[in-house]
Amino acid sequence: MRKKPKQKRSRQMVDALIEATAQTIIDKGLDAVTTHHIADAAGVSVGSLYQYFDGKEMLIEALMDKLANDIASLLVQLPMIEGGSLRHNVQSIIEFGFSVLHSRDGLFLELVSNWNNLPTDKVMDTLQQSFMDLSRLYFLKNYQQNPIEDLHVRVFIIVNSVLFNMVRFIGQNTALLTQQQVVSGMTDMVVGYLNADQDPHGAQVLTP
Amino acid sequence: MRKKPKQKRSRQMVDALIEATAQTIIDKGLDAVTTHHIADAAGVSVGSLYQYFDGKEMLIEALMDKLANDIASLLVQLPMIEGGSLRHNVQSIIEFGFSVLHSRDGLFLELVSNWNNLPTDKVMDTLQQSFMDLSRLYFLKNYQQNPIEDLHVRVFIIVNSVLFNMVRFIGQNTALLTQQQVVSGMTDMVVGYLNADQDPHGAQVLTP
Amino acid sequence: MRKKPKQKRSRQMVDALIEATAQTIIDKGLDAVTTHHIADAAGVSVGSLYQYFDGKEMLIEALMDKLANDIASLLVQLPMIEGGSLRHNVQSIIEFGFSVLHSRDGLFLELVSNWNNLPTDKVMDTLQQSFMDLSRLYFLKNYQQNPIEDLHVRVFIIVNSVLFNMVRFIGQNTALLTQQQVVSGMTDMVVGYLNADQDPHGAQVLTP
Amino acid sequence: MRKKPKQKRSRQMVDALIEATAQTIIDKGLDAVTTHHIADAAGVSVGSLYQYFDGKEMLIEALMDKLANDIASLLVQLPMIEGGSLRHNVQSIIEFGFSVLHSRDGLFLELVSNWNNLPTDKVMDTLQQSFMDLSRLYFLKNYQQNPIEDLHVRVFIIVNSVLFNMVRFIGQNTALLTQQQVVSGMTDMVVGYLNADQDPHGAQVLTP
DNA sequence: AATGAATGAGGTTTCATTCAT
DNA sequence: CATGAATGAAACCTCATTCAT
Repeated sequence: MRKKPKQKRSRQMVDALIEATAQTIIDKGLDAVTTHHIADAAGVSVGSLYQYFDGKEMLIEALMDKLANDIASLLVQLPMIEGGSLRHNVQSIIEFGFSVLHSRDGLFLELVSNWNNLPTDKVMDTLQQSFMDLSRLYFLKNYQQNPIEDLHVRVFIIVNSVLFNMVRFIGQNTALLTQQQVVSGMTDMVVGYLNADQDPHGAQVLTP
Repeated sequence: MRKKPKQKRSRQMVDALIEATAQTIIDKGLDAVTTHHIADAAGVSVGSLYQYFDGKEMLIEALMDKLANDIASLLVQLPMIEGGSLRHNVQSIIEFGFSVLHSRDGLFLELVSNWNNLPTDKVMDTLQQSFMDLSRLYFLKNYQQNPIEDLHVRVFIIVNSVLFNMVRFIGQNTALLTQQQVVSGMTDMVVGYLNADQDPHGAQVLTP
Repeated sequence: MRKKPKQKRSRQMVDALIEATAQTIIDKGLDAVTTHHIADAAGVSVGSLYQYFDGKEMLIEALMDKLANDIASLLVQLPMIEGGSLRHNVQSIIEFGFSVLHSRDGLFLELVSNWNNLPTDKVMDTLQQSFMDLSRLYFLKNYQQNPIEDLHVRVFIIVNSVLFNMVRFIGQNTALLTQQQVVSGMTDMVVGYLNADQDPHGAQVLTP
Repeated sequence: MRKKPKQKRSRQMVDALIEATAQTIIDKGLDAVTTHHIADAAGVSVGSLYQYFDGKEMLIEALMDKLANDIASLLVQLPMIEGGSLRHNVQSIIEFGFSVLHSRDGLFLELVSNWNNLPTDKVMDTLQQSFMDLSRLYFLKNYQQNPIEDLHVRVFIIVNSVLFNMVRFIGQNTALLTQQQVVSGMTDMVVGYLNADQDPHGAQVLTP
């Protein structure tokens, strides 16, 4: 960001531009956003855009920052049922995830779908971090046992798995799968994995 | 494809163009691919490119087709250890997956990373189909029992999970995770899920 | 034309190419003809096309030549009613003109519409010449009087007038005018003009 | 037009572009006009061109609009001699027509020659409309009689006839005809036609 | 003779970014 | 500060023509 908005008007403009970026992404898709579209949507001139942001990239980055914060706040408020089973809680979170991806007219969906072309991994990182905290808390509360050592690995894997499956499912237009099936399947997988013994090579009753 | 290559020279050209597309994707990334780059890399003129392909999209599609076939052939040859444990086989496949993603100077990595911008889902679809076949075969051989009903859901979820985790891991340059950890974690998760009772809430009694 | 077709096969090819040119003009419009279209339509290769013609221009020129001849032969056969009134004969010719413009799926219409971009004026010239002959003959037969001196001027003016009006009328899609009205109007005009005193400044009963 | 010019500078630019279009048509002919030529001629970049016009077509259309207006204003100022004979006035108009076609280095000539490839019929329509008004006025003033019913047909025919004859004559480089002859001939024809009884077969009694 | 593969100049259009007003 | 006019590199695609086979 070129200039720190110190005045009220400036902060409004910065916000308007970020919001306009979001709207433009929703309307035209990430690939089709142009600085002109954003400026138009924000009701300002391109010149002003460049006075506050170094370019398109920076704007998207700013948007991602904001969204990351939004998500983080949402996640900490996630109604985790105290006495609920792990399965129940996991399923709630996954369903929450779907609702987030559908929210804002698909803004998150579009962003996650294009995660690779985004200037930062902020959203992903935030998600991961939030879930990490969430999980740590959960296990601490409910198991009061020695913390799972490789929790960060599990969270990494779970977050990525759930996220990509949701995106792939939504993006897919075949009727071969229902959301109910996907939610249920992922819940099974995640719960199983979270419950799995830490020692990956320990007692394996599961081998054929 | 616009024209069917009737002469030997033209078949070579078609191949050269597809190969050049691959190389350009490797060199510059999918987004930076242009018809000129491809033509240059193939050592031919743009005009020639357009004699055989309707444009960039079609070239990428052709490349994907070819790669999908390549992968399919590789997968059927996957050394599935007959007497090996499910865990062992799953781990082998995941490791094989990593090696594929690293092969061809990251071509597959780049393509899977950008799956969303690709003209076809052929590679993903092929992967899913191949794994579906593979899994069906495996369970048939090793369990000779009633087939898993929701196998297609599980395969969908597993393929997506494993794929995206690999891509994310490779694309990530933090040293917080080792490939060994990710492989191991995913193996745990996948094996657990494959063994999970079909009735999502029942007990795990699937072992032979 | 590059080569004079001495062999039967060659003459067939030349004919096929000219005919293909006509068909392509009909199908795509004069502006959209390409050598490839023509060669395709003729069922030969571009290479062959260039063996017999110096390029697109020459092909169109050849087509025009052929059409000019066709028209000329048609015109000399025009059923001029011996005892018919001038008005009747003129109207017949105009109606004949309309039918020609509509013939061959609008080939003539397309050509006359684009007369300005054509390599030769052959068709126009032929038309003019044919009508000149026709008129001369008519006046000789029916009036046996001193020939109209400025006949070539009148024919020039009449041919152009009638031709362009027909083209404009056909190209127009408003329902403001009927073909019957245009034919009738042009007949009036032409007959009046042909009958007009030769001395343009002579007895003018017509002034207001 | 894409953008409405809000600043003074941009209005100048729009004008410069339209003027450059005219100049390019004069210099290279309608077919050879390219966006780059126009931009070069206007002394601006292609980008600027596209900020105000959707492309070549729109520019030509804008030019035609402007010319149509110019012509319309010229025509209403046409010095119609009050007491003059119809013949005299017709001849004046035709001569005026020739001078217009020769004006602006042949711009009109080029445009009318290519009427078929132009994006709009505006010029032709304007011409027709203007002459329609002119004629109606003339007959009203001078004959104060029942208006000629099929006036629109006559005007259509006359405008087309005169226009095309002028274009053809100018485009022709044979010395077989003099402009004087063509003017005179067309005048005869037009006057005769305008005076012709409405009943196409009756006697000519229209004179006052 | 016939083929059709190969060429590449030339046309259209877009868009991130700058800078005079 | 804010504006939006101006830029021009860079992408896409076509088609007349040549030439090796």
